Amino acid sequence: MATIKDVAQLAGVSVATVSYVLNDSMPVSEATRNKVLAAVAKLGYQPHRQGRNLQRQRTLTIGVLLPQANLLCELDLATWLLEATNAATSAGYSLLLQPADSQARGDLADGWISFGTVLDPQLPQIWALAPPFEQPAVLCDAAFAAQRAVETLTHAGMQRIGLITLPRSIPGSARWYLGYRRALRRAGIAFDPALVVEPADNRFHDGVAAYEALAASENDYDGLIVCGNQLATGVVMVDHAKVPLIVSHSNTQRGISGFRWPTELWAHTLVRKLLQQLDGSAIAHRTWLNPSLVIGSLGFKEDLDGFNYV
Amino acid sequence: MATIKDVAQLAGVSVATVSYVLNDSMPVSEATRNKVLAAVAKLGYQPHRQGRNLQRQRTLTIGVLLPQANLLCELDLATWLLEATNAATSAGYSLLLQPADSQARGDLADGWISFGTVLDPQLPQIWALAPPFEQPAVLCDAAFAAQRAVETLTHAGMQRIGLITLPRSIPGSARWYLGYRRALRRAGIAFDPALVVEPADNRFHDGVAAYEALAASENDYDGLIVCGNQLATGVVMVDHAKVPLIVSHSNTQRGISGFRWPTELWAHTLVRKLLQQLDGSAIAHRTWLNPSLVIGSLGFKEDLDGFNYV
DNA sequence: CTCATCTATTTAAACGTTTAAATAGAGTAT
DNA sequence: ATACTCTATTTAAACGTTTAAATAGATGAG
Repeated sequence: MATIKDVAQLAGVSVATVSYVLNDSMPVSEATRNKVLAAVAKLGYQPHRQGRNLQRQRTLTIGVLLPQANLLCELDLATWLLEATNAATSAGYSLLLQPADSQARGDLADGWISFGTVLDPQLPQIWALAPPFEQPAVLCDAAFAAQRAVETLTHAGMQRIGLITLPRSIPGSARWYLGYRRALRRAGIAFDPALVVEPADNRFHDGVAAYEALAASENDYDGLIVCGNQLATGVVMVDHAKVPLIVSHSNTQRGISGFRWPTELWAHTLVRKLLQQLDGSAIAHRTWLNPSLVIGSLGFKEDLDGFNYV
Repeated sequence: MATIKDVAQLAGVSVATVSYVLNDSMPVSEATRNKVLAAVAKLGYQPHRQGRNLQRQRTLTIGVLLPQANLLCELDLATWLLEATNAATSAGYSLLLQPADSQARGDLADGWISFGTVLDPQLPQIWALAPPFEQPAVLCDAAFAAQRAVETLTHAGMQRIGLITLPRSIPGSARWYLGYRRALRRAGIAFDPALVVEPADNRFHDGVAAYEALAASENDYDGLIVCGNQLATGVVMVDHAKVPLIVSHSNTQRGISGFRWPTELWAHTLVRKLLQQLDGSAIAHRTWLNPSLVIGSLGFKEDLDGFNYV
């Protein structure tokens, strides 16, 4: 690997001059600039990150604290990471993965993305899921989704809408409930706690159990909202869309109505926000993104004809 | 952040001694060792990666070339990355994400994990999916899976077994076909090309199309193997397990028989292999891992009673 | 012609480590 | 006592950059 010294030697100038050309941090005459650039091109020189960082005290790296396994199922993490990587790379940064439970190595990255664990409150960081109050975050609004779901069902004439929530151990689960309550209130429909079931955990058989609990309670309901990918898989297995159904994520079960989470936009926005923060710019403390409802072919499509569900 | 100088000063020794204690690269008397360790503990000192790397010419980082989106669906990449991160972290390494199509920055990592793109043949790297011939790799054996699937069906008395392959654009797709052919040959069953359908692409509606093509061809079949997660989702939607069905991945569609890919083991093994290679140890050029068949509750469980399918 | 001013360039220190080489100090054999 | 060996420790160079400070060279004013 060619170093800056090699470039300097080949161009017949000092290393400082090369550095000045490459970062244009000092005026350099046209003639020497050309000599330097020619040498750079000839040697295929690329500055050595480690060396540069040592001096600049910047790692040009963004750390990601990988969430626990049980969070993963509610988030297309692979797509998320791919998009975040793209965003970081195009800004000259790299993404570094770190298990959330490892002890903090704060100096490995300039900033951190967190899905659920505080690294060290001192370090620059940004959240992607249900942050502690003080931390900046870019979030997808589950309350909005829940509200849209309820509105869609009530617009189609339903009045008793069941809700299978996420278990409260999942960060942000409360917001589904919040949106549900809010939409009911706005629609002037009385809240009936018997229509809400919280599953024990987030696995597919918990969805089955929750669904059966709802069915066994002899509470009649004419529409159902299921929060959570895994849960919904279970519910769909048992229910076969007997009542109009809206699930939290549209991506796995086709035919069922559900929400498209703006994963790419989410990752992109978050990375750029973090980079702005690192640049010292003031950033909005909270940025909310809205999922969009995708009506599937199964269930109640005919009931919704003429309803603008974009 | 405390530096090694601070530690040296506090302990009343030279920086070299501190370094020798921390890496035990030179003998140090018990007394000074204790002084140093006390100082380290008191200051909460952790060596600065950049500085260390600069000297050692090691980044202590493993790069991951993130695969294209259409590969992702056949691989639980989130779990894979989490496990790889754990393995790397416990060896003192970090994982660095890089888009496969970005121009190579080889010096960012000591070694590279590749899912489908060659970074630079010179760089130390290891493959996780269908490598070029010369590259070392740790792979999950789809041929083994296909063979197990065929065996399972023939053991249950089936003779005409349909195969919906992966599109050949997917790396490694040929191995499904290979295993299928091999198992048929061993079972003494004639190969009928009419029972094999290659879908146009890897999306769920391609599965639907492939299934319908097979059904329309009026070829009777008594068992079906579907390679690919997305494809299987489509097939299951249409078929509802009319014939005994085995799909490539067991994780999303429960009730259906399918394979459990040893994702955690896979990631772990691959990372350790790469680290061995970086240490200069000779490593096996190919390591094969076998997926295991999980028989679901739907379909032909009763036909398999008494058959040892572990 | 001298001095000041400005610009382009170089020198050298610094960042936080590791490590080869030098040194100090203790013990041992002569 | 002297020289030698061995061990524990320090000194200083090196890794690849950036950048403050120094310097050289040109231009212009007096």
